Amino acid sequence: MAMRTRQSQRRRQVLTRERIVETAVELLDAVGEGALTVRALTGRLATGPGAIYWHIGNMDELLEAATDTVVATALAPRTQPAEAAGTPQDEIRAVALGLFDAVTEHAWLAAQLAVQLTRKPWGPVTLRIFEGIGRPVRTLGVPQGDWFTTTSTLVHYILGATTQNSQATGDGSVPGSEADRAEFLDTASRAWRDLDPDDYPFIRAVANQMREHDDREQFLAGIDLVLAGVTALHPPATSSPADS
Amino acid sequence: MAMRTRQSQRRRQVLTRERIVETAVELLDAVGEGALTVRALTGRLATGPGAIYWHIGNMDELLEAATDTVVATALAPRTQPAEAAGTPQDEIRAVALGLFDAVTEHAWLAAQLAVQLTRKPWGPVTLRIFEGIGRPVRTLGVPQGDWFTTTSTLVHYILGATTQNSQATGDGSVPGSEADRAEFLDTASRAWRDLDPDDYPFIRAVANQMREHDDREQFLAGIDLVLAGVTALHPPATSSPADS
DNA sequence: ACCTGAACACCGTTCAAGT
DNA sequence: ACCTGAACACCGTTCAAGT
Repeated sequence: MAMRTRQSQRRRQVLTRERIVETAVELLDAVGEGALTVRALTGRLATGPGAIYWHIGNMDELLEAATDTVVATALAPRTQPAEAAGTPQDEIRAVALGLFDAVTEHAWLAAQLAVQLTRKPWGPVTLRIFEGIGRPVRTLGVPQGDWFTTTSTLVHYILGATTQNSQATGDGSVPGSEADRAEFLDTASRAWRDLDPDDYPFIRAVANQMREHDDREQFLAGIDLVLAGVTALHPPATSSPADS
Repeated sequence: MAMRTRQSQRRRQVLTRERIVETAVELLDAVGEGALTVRALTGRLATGPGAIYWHIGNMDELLEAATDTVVATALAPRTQPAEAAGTPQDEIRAVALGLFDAVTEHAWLAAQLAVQLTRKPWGPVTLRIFEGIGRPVRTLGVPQGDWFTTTSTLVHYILGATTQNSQATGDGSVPGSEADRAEFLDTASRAWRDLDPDDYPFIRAVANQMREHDDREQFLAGIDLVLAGVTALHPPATSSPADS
């Protein structure tokens, strides 16, 4: 048989790494993290485990690839536009919100971001987010020596906040409606009021705020808090003196 | 260390939930997260799986309990002293460093904090940390309506930063020496310089800082950045008039 | 080169049975 | 009440064999 032409082959869809990752994301979105198994994958793709392992090294690598593609998509619109939207602050908020929304849309993403953060702190996922935040930080008036610290603080906050604000379900199942979310917060808030006043005076004091708070709004408030710190430590005064 | 008679034949040590959790922490510290299995537990405790499951509901619950006890220990000295150490800022830094050091000491803790954060965002672990940070926040001069947001921002940052700064090993194994850490950072820094300049201009620009940065120092710098933001948004001045 | 599918070595969890 | 230990239903991963 003659050598097969490289691309123009249409026939039965070939099994590619890309297609496996894509299917993994679908599976994660549809059934939750616990349901992503090689057997579920082989079922959807109509193959055997050997075929999967021919294209991907192992399950962890697949999870990382799935996370990375979703993060890349979430951040993509930010990296392209030739003209910036507005101030660097706006750009930072936009990147942060892109991640926030992605976590809302993909219930499994929060846990995976956390996993990637701890297990592969400088893997592609973290790198991508770092770059997305760091780029506008450069034009924020911060001396170059503080770029890393400033970006790091923002990234840490963003990842910490997005992971907690996710639609957590306890197990790896798929999250419920917004009403469920409200009920969840209500239950939590009520539980807080029953805590021992000696052990948890603060929690009890903020139980009400907790129930009424808007995740997205508060997420942005946190960003602004950090940005206010940046401005305070590095006043945007005209032509800052010796950065030395 | 005081080696207690592990397998005292005379009086059979009773199996308690406490002892199981304790053994789980030992196992996690010694061999890493991947090694905590019910079979390893039954081996160390000289029982069968049924005995374990009589005391704990399941593996996740055990992991949560192990995490909670370690966090409780890390934060305990802070909650006890009748006389406060110093300023609320100092107190916040102390709590944050307590967690930072605990993560350094227990290599598995970072990943577990992240898991608890996402899977049980208002479970005992998060609650404990929230209380530890929130208490000094009250005396920071922040109006009560902003307590929750302020504390939330600090907690998010702290958890995000501690989890990333942990001695990650990729898999769930136990981390190596400090030299390994240095080599790890060096390798990462070198890899950064090889990135595509078009895709990752920022990362490349900070590659050097990354290699030379001190985790603990930078962690504190981030705390101070957030605290500076708090001060900026809520000036400690004697009831400053309307700023907005 | 790419895929098949049986097989292996685990794993968490259950439960009838013992004390 | 507390514990035993065999058994069940999974899981990720491998590999000789096919095309």
